[in-house]
Amino acid sequence: MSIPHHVAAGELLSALRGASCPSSALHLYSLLRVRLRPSDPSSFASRAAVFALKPLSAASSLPVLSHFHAHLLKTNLLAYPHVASSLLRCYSLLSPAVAHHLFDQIPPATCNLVVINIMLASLCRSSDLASARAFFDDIPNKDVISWSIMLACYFSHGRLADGLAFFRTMTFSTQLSADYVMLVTVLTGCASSGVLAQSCRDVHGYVVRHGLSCTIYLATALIDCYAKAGRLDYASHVFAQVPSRNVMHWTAMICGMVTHLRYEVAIQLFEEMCRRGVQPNEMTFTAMLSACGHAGLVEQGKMFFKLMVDKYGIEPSIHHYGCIVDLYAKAGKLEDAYEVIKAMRVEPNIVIWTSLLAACKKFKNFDIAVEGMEKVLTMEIIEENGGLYTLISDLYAMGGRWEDVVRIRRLMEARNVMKTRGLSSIKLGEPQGFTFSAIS
DNA sequence: ATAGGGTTAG
Repeated sequence: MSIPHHVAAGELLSALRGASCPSSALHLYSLLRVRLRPSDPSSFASRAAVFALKPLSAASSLPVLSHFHAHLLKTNLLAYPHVASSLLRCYSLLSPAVAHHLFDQIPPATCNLVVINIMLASLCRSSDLASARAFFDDIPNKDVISWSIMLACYFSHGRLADGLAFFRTMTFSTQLSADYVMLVTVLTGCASSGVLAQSCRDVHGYVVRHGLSCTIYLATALIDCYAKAGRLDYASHVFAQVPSRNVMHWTAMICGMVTHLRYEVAIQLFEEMCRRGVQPNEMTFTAMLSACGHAGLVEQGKMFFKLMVDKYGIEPSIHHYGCIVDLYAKAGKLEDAYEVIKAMRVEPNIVIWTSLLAACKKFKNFDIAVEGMEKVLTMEIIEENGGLYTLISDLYAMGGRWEDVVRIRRLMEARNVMKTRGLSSIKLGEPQGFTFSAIS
């Protein structure tokens, strides 16, 4: 890439702001540095550094970041709070240990709440809940972002009820009130575990009462939450109210339909979405393939897969392969399923093998099962699923391979696996004490 | 006007 000399520094800065890959960002940054004049305001240089750091957080490597870090020290740009916090965030995503070490060296005078919240988020990602909570408790002037980070941490550890209690603590014992980002966190927490529609309605009501703008994130989370709570009518209502629907809204709505077995509606929504010029993404296609699998629509599923690859140029992920293998397997097309597995560009996971093996048992095909069975036995995840041993043992019995049946039995004993009996659970009422409306 | 938290699959 070459940039002509007449391009102004301001234009380079805008280009840098939109850069998403580390190498092009660093390239633009170095061009910009060369063009800087002593008369330029110093804030200009610090903004450039912040923009350059953004893409470094995702796909970059530690040596690249250290190199940039050294440059920031030499140029004294690290003295800018925005630059320092951006750098810390990059480190926290690449190496939590380095970020922690850096954090300890920050003098108290420069250590503002932004830096502390970055550190809290880093702990939430890399440490246990108790350590994160201890750090949170020591923060002097927590803001709504500190509380949001901690709340998300409870949810990511599967502690829904504790998270909701924590949320209520904020609303009752501080002056802070939830902003829309925090409400998105609340909604996703609710959606992740057997939520009742009332919780979504509480959040929804709060949004309306407080005149919070229903952002893309918030509308998506509401649609998803209502759908997961079994209220497709409310979900559709929110969906219909969104002024300009984007791919997230459509996908959330489609997934809701698929979850509730409304496969034809899901397909209709997909078609309408395309008609309106909204481009489906990889998750939209996962939903479509899953719909076809459950509805037994083999030809339509193949069509979606082809459409995804040929027209939209989406590289199939493990999820897509999982759906398409399951689609063939459930339809008894074991050869086709096996062929997909052989041709996959990603390593097949236990879910994919299991769906093939289950179909092999159902359709009594021992030969296609053999490779998958041995593959599965080498995978570690099997410890959690005793039923898989039984499936494999049944398949060997079906093939008359009694010595292998004995081998599997011994393996089960050696690995101390119990056959999982049928388990079912039912949620009664709301997760404890979630009375959102109390904070109106 | 450049820093921190958030969305859709299973």
